[in-house]
Amino acid sequence: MRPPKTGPADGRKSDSLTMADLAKVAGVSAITVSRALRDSPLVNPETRARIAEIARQYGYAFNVSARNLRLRRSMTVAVVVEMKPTLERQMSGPYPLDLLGGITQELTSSGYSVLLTSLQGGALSHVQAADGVILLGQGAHEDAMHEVQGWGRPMVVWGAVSRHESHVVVGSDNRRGGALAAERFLALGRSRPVFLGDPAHAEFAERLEGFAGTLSKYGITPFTPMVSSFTVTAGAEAVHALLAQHPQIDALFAASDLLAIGAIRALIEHGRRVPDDVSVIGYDDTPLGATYVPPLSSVHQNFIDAGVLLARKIRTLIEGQPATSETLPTHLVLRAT
Amino acid sequence: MRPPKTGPADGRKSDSLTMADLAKVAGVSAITVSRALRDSPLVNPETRARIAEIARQYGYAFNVSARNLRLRRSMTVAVVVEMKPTLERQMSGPYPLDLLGGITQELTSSGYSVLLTSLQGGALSHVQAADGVILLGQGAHEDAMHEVQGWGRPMVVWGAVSRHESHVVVGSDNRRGGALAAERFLALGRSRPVFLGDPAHAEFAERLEGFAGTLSKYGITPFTPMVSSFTVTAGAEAVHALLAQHPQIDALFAASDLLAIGAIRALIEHGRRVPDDVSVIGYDDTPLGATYVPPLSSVHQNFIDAGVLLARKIRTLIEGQPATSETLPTHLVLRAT
DNA sequence: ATGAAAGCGCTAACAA
DNA sequence: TTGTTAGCGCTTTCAT
Repeated sequence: MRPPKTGPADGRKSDSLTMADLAKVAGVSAITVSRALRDSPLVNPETRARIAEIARQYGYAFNVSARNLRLRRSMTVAVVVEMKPTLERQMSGPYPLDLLGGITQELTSSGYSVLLTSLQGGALSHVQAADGVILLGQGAHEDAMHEVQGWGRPMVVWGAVSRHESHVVVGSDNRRGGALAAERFLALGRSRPVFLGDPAHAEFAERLEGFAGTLSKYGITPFTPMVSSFTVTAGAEAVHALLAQHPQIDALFAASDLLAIGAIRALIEHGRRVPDDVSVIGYDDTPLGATYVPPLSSVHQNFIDAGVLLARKIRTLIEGQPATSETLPTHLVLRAT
Repeated sequence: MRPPKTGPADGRKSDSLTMADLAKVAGVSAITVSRALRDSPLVNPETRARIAEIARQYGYAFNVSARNLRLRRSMTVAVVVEMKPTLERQMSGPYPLDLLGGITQELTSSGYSVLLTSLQGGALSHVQAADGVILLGQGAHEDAMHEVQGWGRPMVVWGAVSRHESHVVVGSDNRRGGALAAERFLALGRSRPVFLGDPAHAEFAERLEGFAGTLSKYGITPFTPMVSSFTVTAGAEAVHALLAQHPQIDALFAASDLLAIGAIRALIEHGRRVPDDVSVIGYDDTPLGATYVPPLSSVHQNFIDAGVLLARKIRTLIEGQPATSETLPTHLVLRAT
C-alpha cells in the first residue's frame, strides 16, 4: 500500500514524487508524463510544457534506477583508474585528470554517467553493472582487461595501440613521438643518443621503436640503459651508471618528463651542460617539465581530446556498432633543452 | 511474458541471468538466493555456499538497478569536480586525483559507487540520483553548493572550513599552514615578508590569516601584492611589480607552489638569491616544487587522507547521522628555499 | 495525441 | 531456515 502522497503545498517534504503523482496533478496519465519529460514528439507541445512546469515547480526528481531496470541498461560507463598512492605509478601528474575530464564531459553530455573505480578492493561488482568499461593505463590492468572481456562487456583501453589486436585501444602516437625526438637529434647533428625508459611498458616500447627506427636509417643505435621505475631518482641513477661506461653521449630522449628531469640533474652533476653537451627531450609535456630550469623540451599529447575519443568509442560499442583502435597525433614542443 | 531462459549449458550466452534463474537451478526460492548472495545469516551456510558456487559458475551478474529501485536509494555518491581545460584552475596538479583516489577507495570498499561529474553541461540530473554529493573545490561551485543544498541531499565540501557554517566542510588546516610559514620566517630572522595569493579564494584567505596573525604578534605586517590567478607567470609578474616598490623584502610565502616558482624566477631575474636574500615557502608540496631547482620548501597536506575523510563524512550523513566540519593537519616540508 | 496493462529484477514484510 | 506476496517507478507494446 502506497503511503498517501503530499504535495509541496502542505509543507511536508515529499522526498519521492513519482510520475504518477505529476500525472494526477496534470490530469493526464503517467505515461504521458514520461513522454513529456523525455520531449517525445508524441505528446502535445502544450501538454508537454505544462507537465514540465509542474515537474519543475514540484521539484520532481527522475528515478534513474527505475528507468534503468525497465530499459535493462545502466546508462553508466565505468572508468577504471590506477590510483594506488605510489610515486612509481605511471598515471601520475595531471594527465589522468585531463583524460577523466574529457571522458566525463563527453559522456555526461550524452546522457551517460561516469563511474569511477580503482579495482583495489572488491569493486568489480560495481563495474559489472556498467554498460561499458574504459580502462586507463593498460599496464597495470592486464588482468582486469581479461576479466572485463570475459563478461563480454564493451571495453576501450587507453594505452599502446599496437600490442593487442583483440580489443579497442586508443593511444597517442608513441612511435611518432619517438620519431620526432630522433629527427630533432639528427637535425642537431647528435650521433650518440640515449633512450631512457622501461620498454616493459607497452607505451614506452612504442616510443623506443619510433626513436630507434628513425635513427637506424642513419646507422645509429641508441643506448638503452636499464630503468626500473618512473621517478626522478630512477632517471638520475640510470644516467649516473650510463655515464660511467659511455661518457660520450650527446642526446637523451626520456619516456617521461620525470625521467628526463632526473637525467638532467645527473648530467649536470657530471659536469655536462644541457643542451650544449647533451640535448634532452622528455615526454608528456608536463607543467613540471615546462617550468623546470632549464625548461624541458617534450613530446606533447592532448589528453582531453583523448578522453573525448575514448568516450565516443565506448558509446559506439555500447550502441552495438563496431569501433576500431585509434592513434592520436603527437607533436614536439621545443624549449631550452 | 518472459522469454524462455537458457542456461550456459546450451551454449547460447544468456546475458541476463536473474536470481529466479539461479533459484530454479539451486532448487530454492528467489529470496533465498537474494539472502545467500548478501551473506545473510538467515540462510543455511551450506545452501549459501551452494548458491554462491552456482552464481559464480553461471556468471551471474547482480542487477544493481533493481536493488536500488527496491531499496529507494542509489548507493551512489556524486563527486563534482572542476575540470575545465584551463590553466587557471585551482584544481590542477595531481591533488584532485589523490583526493579522488581516497574518496573512491573508501566509498567503493563500503559498497558505494562514485559518480564523477563536472557540472559543465546538464549533468545535474545525474547528480540528483545520487544519495550524496561531494563538492571538490568550493570556489568554483558556490552556486552548485546552493543548488545541491536545495535538494536537501547530503553534501560535503572540500575547501575552507571557516567560511560556511551551514554545511559540512573538510579542509586542511590552512591557518596553521600559514602560521608554520610565518614561524619559519621569524626563526630565520626575516622581517619583511610577502604573502602571494588571491585572498578572494577562501582557502588562500585562511592561509593569509594564519600567516599575518602569527607575524602580527611580532609587530610585522606582510606585503600582500595583488595576484589575479594561480599561474607561474602571475607569480612572476606580481613579484616584479612588488620589487619595484619594495626592494627590501626578505621572505615570501606563496599560496601555491606554482606561484612560488614564478616568484623565485622573478626574484632571481632581479638579482636576488634564494634563499640567501629571500626565503620562499610554497603550498601543496607538489612534485613540481620538490624537483624544482632550487627544491622548494612547501606546506604539505595529505590529499588521500582528505579524500577518505570526505567519503566517511558523506557516508555518515547518508546514514542519517550528524557530521561536523573537520580540519586536517598540515606540516612544513623544508627544502632548499 | 493519449491511455491501459504488464513487467524489468530485486527485497521488505509477513507467513510457515 | 525457507517461501509467498507485493510493489519500488518507469517505459514498451498494443490499443483507442
